[in-house]
Amino acid sequence: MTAEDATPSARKTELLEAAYRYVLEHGLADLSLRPLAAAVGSSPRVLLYLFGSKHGLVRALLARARADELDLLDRVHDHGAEGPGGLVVVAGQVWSWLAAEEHRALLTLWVEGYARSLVDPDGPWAGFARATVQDWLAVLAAAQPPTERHTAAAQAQRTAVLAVLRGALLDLLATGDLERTTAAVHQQLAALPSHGGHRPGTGHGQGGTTSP
Amino acid sequence: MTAEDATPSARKTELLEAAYRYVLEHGLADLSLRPLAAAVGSSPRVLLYLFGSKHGLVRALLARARADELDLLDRVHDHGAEGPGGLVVVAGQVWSWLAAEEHRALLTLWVEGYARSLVDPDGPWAGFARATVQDWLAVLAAAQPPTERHTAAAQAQRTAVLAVLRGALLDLLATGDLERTTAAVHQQLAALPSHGGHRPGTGHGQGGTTSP
DNA sequence: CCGCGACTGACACGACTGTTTCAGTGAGGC
DNA sequence: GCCTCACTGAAACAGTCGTGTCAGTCGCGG
Repeated sequence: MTAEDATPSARKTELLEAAYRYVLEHGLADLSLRPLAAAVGSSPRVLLYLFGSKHGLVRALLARARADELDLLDRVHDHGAEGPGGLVVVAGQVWSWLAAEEHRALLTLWVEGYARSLVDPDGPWAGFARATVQDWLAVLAAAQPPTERHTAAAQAQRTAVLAVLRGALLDLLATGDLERTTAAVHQQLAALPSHGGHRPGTGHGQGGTTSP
Repeated sequence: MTAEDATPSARKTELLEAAYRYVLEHGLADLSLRPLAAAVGSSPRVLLYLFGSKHGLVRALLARARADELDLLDRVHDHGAEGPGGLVVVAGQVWSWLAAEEHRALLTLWVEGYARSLVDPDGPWAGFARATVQDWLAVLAAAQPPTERHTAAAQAQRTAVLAVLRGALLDLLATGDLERTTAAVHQQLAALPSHGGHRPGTGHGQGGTTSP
């Protein structure tokens, strides 16, 4: 059995967590079983036993990374104000999470998985890119007024917000220029065609504190 | 000699071109000399002789891809109108290029190189991400009024435009949804805080013809 | 003709890949 | 005591990787 149950064994989750930390540092692209096993205090034999194959291991790691991401999305979803301007507030919260120093490794991993999933749709990362687009769009949609979130304009709007966030993220990951990218995001969010004419202040996230 | 002269031999450019086409199809991540050599009608021995090492080959391929990109940027730079609204016009032109079906492979390769350059700053792709950010920002800056392009607001603005373009590109590459992403880009460009109050029409690029 | 430089083929080297085979551990339930 | 089951170690498998070695084939200028 490949031990892919709904209730993974304690050892399996323990090793997955260690492997996840390892991958956050070293990336997925040239992941190799022997160095990984050595780093997490195990052996290739055990990893293969627990995850069935390297394919399975990578899928588990990707799922683990996505769990971190979905965790943020859920938290935003709870705190997220609906109604006009809600989209801007949520986007601002998301950006302050994306911009946080301690999430760089995760987000770099995210970009890596995204790229691989574009190039090689048969690998373990198959569908990863498309899945995350939908995840994020869904959260942004939840921040829009329920009465109009189904319109084409609202769809274009959340697509645009997602684009700004991810484009700025790419920039930030490459240059590390937090100030410039944050200014760009805030400027673009402030310029959003807000249907209710309700302009939220741009200063709320400048300092970078995530929680209220 | 590694044949890294300013005037590469005919055979070298010929093989580079063939390898470039191969890489556009198969990606850079798991590029291997033997399959590549077989595909381009050569041998690993020759590739190594001409490019010195795999490292050199990949660098040459990345430079080749960047040349394609800079080609676009130069063309846009020539046609680009300066003054207020020029940024929007240029961004619209760039998007219609990015969105074109025949550039998908190149842009996927671009994302791949970008991701690798983030993860592993010592590989052949070192500095690739940072370099492309600067390339694009420079072109967008050239489309801004010379008197104000040095201001922080102008910098934030072109950073924002770049973010929209690249974020929408990520979305497009993953979902293939040309309509939604294009609508988002046009909407976001139209919403730009245009300093002259000069709103350019959004309809000019809707059909998607690049050249005038 | 001769030699020189660009290019190429065949092959082997050592290192590394994911995966398998065989042989065990040790703890918990009967 | 014993049996089962989750887990583990050592070693080997067949394969691919980038690279190096030795040799050879062209065309072209002297």
